[in-house]
Amino acid sequence: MPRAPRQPTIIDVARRAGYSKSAVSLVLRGATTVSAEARQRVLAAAAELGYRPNRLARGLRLARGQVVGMIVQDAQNPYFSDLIRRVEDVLLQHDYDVIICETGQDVRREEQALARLSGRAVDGMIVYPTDSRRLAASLADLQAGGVHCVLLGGDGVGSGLAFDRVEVAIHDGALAAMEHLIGLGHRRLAFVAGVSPQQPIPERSGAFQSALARHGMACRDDLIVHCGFRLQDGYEAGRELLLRPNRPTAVFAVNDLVAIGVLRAARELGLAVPRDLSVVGVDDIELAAYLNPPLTTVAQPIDRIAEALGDLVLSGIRARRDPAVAPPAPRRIVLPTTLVVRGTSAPPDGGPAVAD
Amino acid sequence: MPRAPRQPTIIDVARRAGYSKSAVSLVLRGATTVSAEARQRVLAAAAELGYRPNRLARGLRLARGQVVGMIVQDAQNPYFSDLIRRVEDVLLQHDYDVIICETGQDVRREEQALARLSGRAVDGMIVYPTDSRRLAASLADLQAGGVHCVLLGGDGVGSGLAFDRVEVAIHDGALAAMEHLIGLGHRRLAFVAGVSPQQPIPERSGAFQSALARHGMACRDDLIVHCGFRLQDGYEAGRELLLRPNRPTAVFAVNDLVAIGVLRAARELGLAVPRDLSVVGVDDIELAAYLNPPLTTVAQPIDRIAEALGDLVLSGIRARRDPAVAPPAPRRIVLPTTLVVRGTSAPPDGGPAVAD
DNA sequence: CTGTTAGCGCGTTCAA
DNA sequence: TTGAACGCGCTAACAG
Repeated sequence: MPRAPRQPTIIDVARRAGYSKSAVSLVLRGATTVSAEARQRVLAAAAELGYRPNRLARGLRLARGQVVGMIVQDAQNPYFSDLIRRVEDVLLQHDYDVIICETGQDVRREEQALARLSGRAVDGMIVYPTDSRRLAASLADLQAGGVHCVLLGGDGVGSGLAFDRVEVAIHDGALAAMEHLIGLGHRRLAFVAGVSPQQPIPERSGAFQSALARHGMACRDDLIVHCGFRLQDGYEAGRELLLRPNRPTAVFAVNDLVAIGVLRAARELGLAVPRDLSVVGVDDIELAAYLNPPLTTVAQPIDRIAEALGDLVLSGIRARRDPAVAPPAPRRIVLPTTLVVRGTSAPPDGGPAVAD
Repeated sequence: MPRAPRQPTIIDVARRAGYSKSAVSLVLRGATTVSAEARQRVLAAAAELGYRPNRLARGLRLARGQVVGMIVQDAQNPYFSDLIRRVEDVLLQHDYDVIICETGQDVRREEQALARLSGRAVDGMIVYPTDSRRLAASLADLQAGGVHCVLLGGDGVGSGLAFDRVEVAIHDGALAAMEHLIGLGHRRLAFVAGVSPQQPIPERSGAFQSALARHGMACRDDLIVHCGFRLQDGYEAGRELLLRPNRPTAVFAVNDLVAIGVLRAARELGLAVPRDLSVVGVDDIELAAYLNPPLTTVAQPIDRIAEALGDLVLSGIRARRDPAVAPPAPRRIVLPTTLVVRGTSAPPDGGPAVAD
């Protein structure tokens, strides 16, 4: 029966190298106050033993676990899973692990996730909040405790709060999408929105409404159908919407998954896209270009978002470590969206196209 | 300038409750050797202070971090992201966090991930290995060190190795898919496979080949196109395949993403599906039913897989904690697949359908 | 039976 | 270059 071979510790390395464990620690942390000889022998000993630092011990001492928490609403949405992967890439290069917390749109689960992660002494936190204002107090506590928090969201996310943030200019993109549809000649447009009137997606619904207003169209309440953010939600909302007597000729969906759900509903009801119905989504997940027909959508620059998030978190963590002078003012990075016109948008029902 | 409010520790709770920190620890761990009164007061104090145990300290002492590592090849594949989410659900209920490591199909990155996670003192590990035999030694070390490892894969994954495992009967499903296509009358079939001949997906390529053989068809090398596992890969492989002079009438794809890539290639080349080309995938990601036409595919029971993985890991961790008598023999759970016939498979080119 | 004291796990850091 | 203290929670041994 083989004895469980305990991981070698700093003490094993010290013994083997013939130095104290302090010396080993200094060498491994790259201190310049050690002799070349000591460095050599310690490094050699560590390599021979296959030494790996115990991150729990290190984290306990430093009160930081080399972990970044990431809180998102739906890790299955390809937009988020793509984003997560890219953020992980960045952080992994700096030796941070990432723990993902999925929350649905449930503020309680967000709070729980924060609490849970704080028990792990996370160094930083990236949050896509359902309602940043409601989460503000908990986040502020966390940040006061030395956890650097970064918010991600649409226009104005966390405005007025003292956190770094990455804002995506969804409003612009949504507006462009609506202008695109209206420019094609659509006059009966609907918005398939997330969740409920109580949890608005203001960038998107606001753009929908102001686009209608700008063109002198009324935004009746029934033109906004609330549902979740997932395929099934879009499907159900789409059925409801398209079975109405005076169904819309164009649908702006809160994200690509919902758009795909609407497309399925249309297909099953015998509506041809884009002839009988135009659909525009938001996100530009990789899959959008693979659909039949390929999806017109408002693209988010996922790679740049991930990069920005990584930079903000890392530099924030670094700043906390060296409290140079003052705590730096919260930074704000705004990233643009672009409308990608593909195959799900066209003039309504053979009507004349208007120059776009 | 608000002082960073240190997290309350067990000592703070002890002081407030008027007991020693040992007493607090005992109460919080549910020991029965404490008076009801002590329990009351400790619990009350903990609640008032908002005490949360420091998992680093706990982990350091117990040499276990309350973390499970999960190693997958492509966390963006909806199959995996769905699986990950469900596994996380199960483990979170038992207070384990999950750290995901994505490895592409790179064995080196798998090794690195194992090393990295072992530095976090993971309790358990779930691995979808590229090549279980090549990873066997590292995994065995880890397991000897007290980390319970569970393998996930197609038929025969990790056979001969001393790990718990969840096998999905992909071979059966793939065979059913091939019989389905052949039964429809297809005689020119191709397999769009993952990666390279050096890293086979034996359950799938084996099924492809034996189905052909059973029906007296030769499996020429050029009927197997190797590519990755992603949308883009399927798209490129599809273009290559469908531009051949004697293109196949049916394609069996290694997974749904690749199938979707092939579908796009077909569409762009002016081929109608399923009239000109039948396509079958593997996984049955949620999106499959939403495609136009909806995708025929070999469904994996993701919920049951996740449940099985969770059970195996948790019970393995528990067993390690109470080394009752013997280390339990590795367990093996085999889960079935089902062919889901949807809209991307039909008789070739108006040819007669054969009873299926 | 109830509660406390003391020491440990491992890496970091400061005084010597 | 090193010894010793420290971070926080767990637990064996022990006292009341």
